[in-house]
Amino acid sequence: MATRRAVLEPAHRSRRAAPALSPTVVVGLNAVIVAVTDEVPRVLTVSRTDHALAGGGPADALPFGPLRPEQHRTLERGLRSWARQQTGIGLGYVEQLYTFGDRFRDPRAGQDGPWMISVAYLALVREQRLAGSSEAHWRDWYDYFPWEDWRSGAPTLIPQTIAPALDNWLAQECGKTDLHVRRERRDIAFGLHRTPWDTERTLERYELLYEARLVGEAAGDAGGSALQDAKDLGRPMALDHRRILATALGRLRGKIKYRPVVFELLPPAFTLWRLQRVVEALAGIRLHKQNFRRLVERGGLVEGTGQYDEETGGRPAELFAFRREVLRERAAPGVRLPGPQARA
Amino acid sequence: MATRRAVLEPAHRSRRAAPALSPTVVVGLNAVIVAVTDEVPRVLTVSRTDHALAGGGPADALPFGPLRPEQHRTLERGLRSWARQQTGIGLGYVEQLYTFGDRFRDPRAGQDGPWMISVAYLALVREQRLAGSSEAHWRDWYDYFPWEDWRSGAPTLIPQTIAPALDNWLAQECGKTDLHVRRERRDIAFGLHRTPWDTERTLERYELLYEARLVGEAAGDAGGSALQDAKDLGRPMALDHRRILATALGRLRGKIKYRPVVFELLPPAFTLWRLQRVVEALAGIRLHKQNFRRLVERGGLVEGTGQYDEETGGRPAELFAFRREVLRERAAPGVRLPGPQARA
DNA sequence: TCTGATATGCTCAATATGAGTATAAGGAAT
DNA sequence: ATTCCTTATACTCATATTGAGCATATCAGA
Repeated sequence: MATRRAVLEPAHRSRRAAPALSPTVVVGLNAVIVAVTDEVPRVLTVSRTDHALAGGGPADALPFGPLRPEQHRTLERGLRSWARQQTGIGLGYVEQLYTFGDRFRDPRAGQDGPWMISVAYLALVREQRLAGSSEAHWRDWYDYFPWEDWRSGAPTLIPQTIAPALDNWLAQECGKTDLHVRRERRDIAFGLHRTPWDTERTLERYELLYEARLVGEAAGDAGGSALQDAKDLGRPMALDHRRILATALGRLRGKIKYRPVVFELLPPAFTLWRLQRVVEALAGIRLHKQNFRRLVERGGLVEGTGQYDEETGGRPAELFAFRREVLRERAAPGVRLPGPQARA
Repeated sequence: MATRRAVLEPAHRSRRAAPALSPTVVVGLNAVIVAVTDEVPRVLTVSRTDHALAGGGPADALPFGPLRPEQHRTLERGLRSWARQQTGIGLGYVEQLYTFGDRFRDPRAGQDGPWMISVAYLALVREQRLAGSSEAHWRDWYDYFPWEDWRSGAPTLIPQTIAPALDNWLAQECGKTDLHVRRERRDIAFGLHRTPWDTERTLERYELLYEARLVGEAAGDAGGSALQDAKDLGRPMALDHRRILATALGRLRGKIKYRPVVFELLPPAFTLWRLQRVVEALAGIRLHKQNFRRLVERGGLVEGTGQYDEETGGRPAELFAFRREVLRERAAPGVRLPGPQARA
């Protein structure tokens, strides 16, 4: 389970007295809106000035909206409503992700500003043009987490940069009693020392890098980056949005294995190869093509439509569609990821 | 994904004007604290007067506490703090469950009271005496969800009461275009019409019963119970707490399959049979004994301690312990439930 | 020592998985 | 038309994993 940490000052007293049951708390909603085009998984971001971030310039942020209980009967409806207004996108599949409570406080509000809670949602859409505010962009998910993409083999970033930096960090912490625990945590998270790579541990990895101050967001906390060459890992985001994004990635990677959510990202008819590329893009690994086909076809997840895609360059590929009946037949229908393909 | 519904009056305007970003929202924390003794999974409840419930008497409720951001740096710390004060129990494993936002408003606050959001957590503990407030009780989980316990075969409640009542409900809704969708939803949820029983769909089942007004909590919504004999299904709880409980049960049932969380409910050393009984109690099904042993032993989840429990009545059983190294070796270590045992 | 428990070991068929090899059906170059 | 390149799809086979039993071990008590 996610271990949460305090990110700002410890004590924080003497505020306007609040009634016993209602401390001064502001609740907001964040959305991680995901689409996949071709080989790349994308997330929708907006620009936002973040005074906490080193440099203070505008940073990528997740779409954010206030909770308006007087207007929307449920959190999810509220989310759908402002998401449509802000981005012009109608959300399809939506699921609640996590509620983040120990947030960076909003710097605009100052140290005494209200405590911020945000309920984050994960939404899956088929990619579409962006209407509405032009502040919004689709960005490659792996810009933020370059170490998560294993589709062309293990990223050199891990042995070359991350592993030594984490070693360094551990060395500095020497003497602490929990050194052994941390070392194990590091190995498990990053698949070091003959531990297998677990695609779902995205949050653990990000939090570890944060603690070791290897990502830009951690700079404000205690001194600058811990990396020698001052080049932080991955593209930073505003506030704790990258943590939210890491949570979303891990959740999605887990979910495709036992619920047929991939199809939310695809058109109604698709080739098996396209389906596979989407799964690979999300999971960040390559799969064995023939076995993947066997898996989804014999698993009853898809059915042929009899139509063919002529654009493949070789033999035309049959177009398949999601087979809804599978929901009745199998308890946990999803793309149970077989082991990754050796190398690309 | 959970489909949330509005439970109270639709429109709700003209409140004291709130600043743009901070509507009047109260945030609370709920805890589902679970333990398993012998064959029964238990949840910690407190008594609470619920004016919304038919009869208006005291009802079971989940432990509840306010969010005190000025005191606790994270939501989870706040939770642990008041849980210890209220129940005398120190929580071990804690994980965030879900944030419920379209709640019954607190009846004491009246219709114009503040909007209520509650962040629910799941906590696993080894059973212990209750200190502190004597309002707290350990209750059998299946008192609230009798249809979820399949350990002695399919509950007769389902074919005898639930299925006909749901049929009834569907019949009344006839003409609606989504009749087919609802029928499918019912079949999938309750394993009707040769659909397999999915232990994890606890929330779907509860919500379906709620919509069909077969549980006590739904009575306030629109007329009385829909059951002829006026006997609602399962023991009711205050507000939407039973919905939270259903969420917790489903989550826990899912989680034991791929994370070694069962061990949080057991002492450090245990017999395999005891481990199996705990898993069965949570999953609500019986398992094949020899295969279960093979699963956990060869899966590297446990290791023998060399000590034996002489209290078994027959041949003494070896005491086993959780094997932490499995976290390194396998990506998703858990008790992957094999198919259920035919019948008890 | 026999019986009734329970624990633990072992077998075996059925199925699923990992990793290939083989064949089919297009387009483009010759 | 033939050859070659490309991608799709079909089939094979050794190796795990699973579902279901039967068999044996080790205790308590009659």
